[in-house]
Amino acid sequence: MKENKSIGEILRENREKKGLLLRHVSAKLDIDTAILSKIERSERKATKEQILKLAEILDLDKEGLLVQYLSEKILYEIKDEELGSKALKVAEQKMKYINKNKSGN
Amino acid sequence: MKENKSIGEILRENREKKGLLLRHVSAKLDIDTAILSKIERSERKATKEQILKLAEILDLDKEGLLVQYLSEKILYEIKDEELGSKALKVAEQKMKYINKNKSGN
DNA sequence: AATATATTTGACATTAATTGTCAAGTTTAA
DNA sequence: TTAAACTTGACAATTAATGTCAAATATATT
Repeated sequence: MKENKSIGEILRENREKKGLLLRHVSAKLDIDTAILSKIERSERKATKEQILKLAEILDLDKEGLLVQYLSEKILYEIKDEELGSKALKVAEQKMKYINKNKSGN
Repeated sequence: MKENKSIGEILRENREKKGLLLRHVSAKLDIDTAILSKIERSERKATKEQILKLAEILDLDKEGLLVQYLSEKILYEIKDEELGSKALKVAEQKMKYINKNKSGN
């Protein structure tokens, strides 16, 4: 079994599991089927709003799907970068620092 | 002492340490001083090319500066997101997975 | 205080990236 | 073999990023 699915794969699997056609889902999203097709094959990125709607339409956990979506957006930023891994680690450090110093003050 | 400097702060500090004016550095970058001023105050993002040039102009470590730059870009993507921290962790996991499965095959 | 120089600000122009449509092509399955 | 679902690629529209310019403000010097 595939342990690391792209958000596109998740969307397609769950759409098919529900027996929905591109046409059905894209109508609800108010976009052309072509885009949804591309999103499912990772040829295009969805917008945050589309992800949230898709979670509703396909009965998926919103938070979970959003985390997947954001993580792909992050990786997209560094996909061609030698130093991507280092940058990610530093980003996490900074994130910790930010969270530490932002409570009630 | 400040333990977590923004790239803008680093750039300004080092420019001033060298006794350079915005005008001097922005000329080398071939942009208006206004932009450099904004970059140094984190009001605008630099481009990757500008960062690399700045490292040369200010005698800073290229890799180090680039990592800082990329990490800020990453954080920028999730700055308004509740789930930012989770997304970062998931991105790191995916990154590991990618690196694992990309060696010589 | 007046002036000169450096920096900042904000309105706006240009360019580049993202998001979308459409129509024709391909695949899948009756 | 034809009908429906999906894919592809050229292009249009929209939005975001990057830049200029001129005026405003701050900082220094005389």
